[in-house]
Amino acid sequence: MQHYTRRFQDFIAEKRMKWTQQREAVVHALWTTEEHVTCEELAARLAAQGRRIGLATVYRNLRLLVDAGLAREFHSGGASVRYERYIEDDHHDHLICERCGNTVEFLDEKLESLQEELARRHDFRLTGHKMYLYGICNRCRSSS
Amino acid sequence: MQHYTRRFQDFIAEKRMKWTQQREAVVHALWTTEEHVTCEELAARLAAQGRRIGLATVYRNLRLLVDAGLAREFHSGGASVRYERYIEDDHHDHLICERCGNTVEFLDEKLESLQEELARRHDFRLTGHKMYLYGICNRCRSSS
DNA sequence: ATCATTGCAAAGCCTTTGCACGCGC
DNA sequence: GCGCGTGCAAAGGCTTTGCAATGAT
Repeated sequence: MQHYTRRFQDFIAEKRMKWTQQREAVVHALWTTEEHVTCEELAARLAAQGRRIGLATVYRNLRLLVDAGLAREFHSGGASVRYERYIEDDHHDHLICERCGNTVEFLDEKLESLQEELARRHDFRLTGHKMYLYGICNRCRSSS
Repeated sequence: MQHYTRRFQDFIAEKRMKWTQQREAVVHALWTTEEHVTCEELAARLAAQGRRIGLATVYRNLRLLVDAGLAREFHSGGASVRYERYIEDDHHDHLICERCGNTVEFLDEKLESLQEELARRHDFRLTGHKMYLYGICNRCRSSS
């Protein structure tokens, strides 16, 4: 069994929900797709494979996949939301206070996806990145 | 006259469009608002000031303001798009090819706004940032 | 057997569009 | 006066929801 199927099953089990053929089909369809797809496109792809699944079900399960950390959403300004399979990693970026030097590490999936979009726009295949945000933290602002 | 009004007027004139009371009201309302607003919120704000302006007109003019470089859009996942006044600057980020060292400088308003959002989330007042994306450029990919 | 999930269709929301009227040029 | 811009209402498109039937445990 594919690792993504297993992870989705675990997530479903943990939430005391039920594992269905549709859920298996949706996670498989998303994870065997390279591009960012809309719900409708994914449903069409499934239909083409003979897996006719209601659009509402696709919507519902893509949302679940996002919750499970197996998909990510893009609201890029187009008409509909797009989804992509997502592999979590432990990468993080930095937010540094210029006054006290305190550093916050954070991970933001919107940032990650935007970076990928930017690289794609310039025809680069992304291999890594570094980002540092500089500012004044809350505590330093109130004590001045 | 406020600089934003002037810039919007210039933009409108350049496009050979017409300057209207509504356009003036919308640019003023957006530029005297700190938060990110939806079209509906902005229309409500205008109505509260006695400037009753059709929702469609607000939509149309906010889009114009984005084109004019005086506003920016946020598709942050919520129900509706939010707008914020925007001051362009010449800041840019970097995309670097790990193989040939070629560097592309770019500026992306979605990235800028996301960075602001991240800083806000951690209660920082943003003063600056550095971002470097690393990847393999198109030319290096095809010549290997 | 029980209760979550599905599928369909209907409803909901945000946004855009069509069109008559009015205003800027 | 001409034509663009506005306002209203209607249409449009994506997403969610209600509900009866189905399927999983």
